[in-house]
Amino acid sequence: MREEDSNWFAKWEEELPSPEELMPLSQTLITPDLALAFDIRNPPPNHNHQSTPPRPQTTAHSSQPNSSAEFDSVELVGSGGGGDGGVAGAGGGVGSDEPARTLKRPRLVWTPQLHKRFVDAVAHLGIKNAVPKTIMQLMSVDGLTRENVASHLQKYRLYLKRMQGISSNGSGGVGGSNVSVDPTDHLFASSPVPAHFLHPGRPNTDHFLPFMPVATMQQHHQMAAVVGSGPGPHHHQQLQQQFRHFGTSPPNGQFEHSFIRQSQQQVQRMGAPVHISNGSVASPLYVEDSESPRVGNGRKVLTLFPTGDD
DNA sequence: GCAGTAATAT
DNA sequence: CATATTACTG
Repeated sequence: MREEDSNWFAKWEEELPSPEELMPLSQTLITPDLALAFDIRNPPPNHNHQSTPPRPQTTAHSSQPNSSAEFDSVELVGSGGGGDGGVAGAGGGVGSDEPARTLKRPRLVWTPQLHKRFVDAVAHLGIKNAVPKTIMQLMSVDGLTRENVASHLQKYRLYLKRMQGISSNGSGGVGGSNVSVDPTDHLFASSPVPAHFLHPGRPNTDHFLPFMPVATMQQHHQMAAVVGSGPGPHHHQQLQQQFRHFGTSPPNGQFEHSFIRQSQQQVQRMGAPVHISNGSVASPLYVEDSESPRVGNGRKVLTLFPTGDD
């Protein structure tokens, strides 16, 4: 009888989760081979010319506090259509690359995993604090820019609004005899919606949610894959990776280990009680979109998310 | 400057 | 088609 459970999110709303305090969003390390394959190229002994800033981060003045070690790296494949897989053979051979000044960031591919992190961040931030910048910081996905999140957030909000209109319809409308499931929901449909995201000032109409276990998330390494567009056969692949040291001495010398979140069973219940009245297929599971984001037009998409666990 | 949205571009 | 980008507004 603790209303706290019900209002746990209320606390979030009132309390501002300091980015510094944010717990290390779980993310395991990338397998060494993977990391090596991608780009853990030891920088050449040559002096790094400052003329070519390795991190043209859009949000430059984003002083990232020592927020744990984050290895989340968005994999940005150069816009060359990724002639090769990029995964293979990198081994440092590609090392010598001079980032052109006019390098644009390739498209970011929102994988279900990445999106899940996004949703989790939003859920934990609360609707009020769920602003692009905060979300981006909470996600701590390296390479993610505010624009990325903003753009996605825009779409996500539209999706939520659409969802609120229909509550008896699960996203996994695989039955076929379903009314309007926008094909654009595919991405969003693969991630469990925390069950709120509705209007905060709205009285609970019919919310039956046993519990919201979405308190902690455990995920493996996150990588956002970016695909290049264009029939360009071979192009430089730009792999951007950034890792932070977590063992750096804290500014105050005061560093305490946060509570290590245990791998709590993530029993996620579908927010929408899929009520199948007909004898149709009632599979409340999320659509397993194992299909790679294929694009029909000679566009190569590299979707590498070995994170099978969701 | 940042956030929200719609329209548009790639 | 999924994102990115832009223009406009608050």
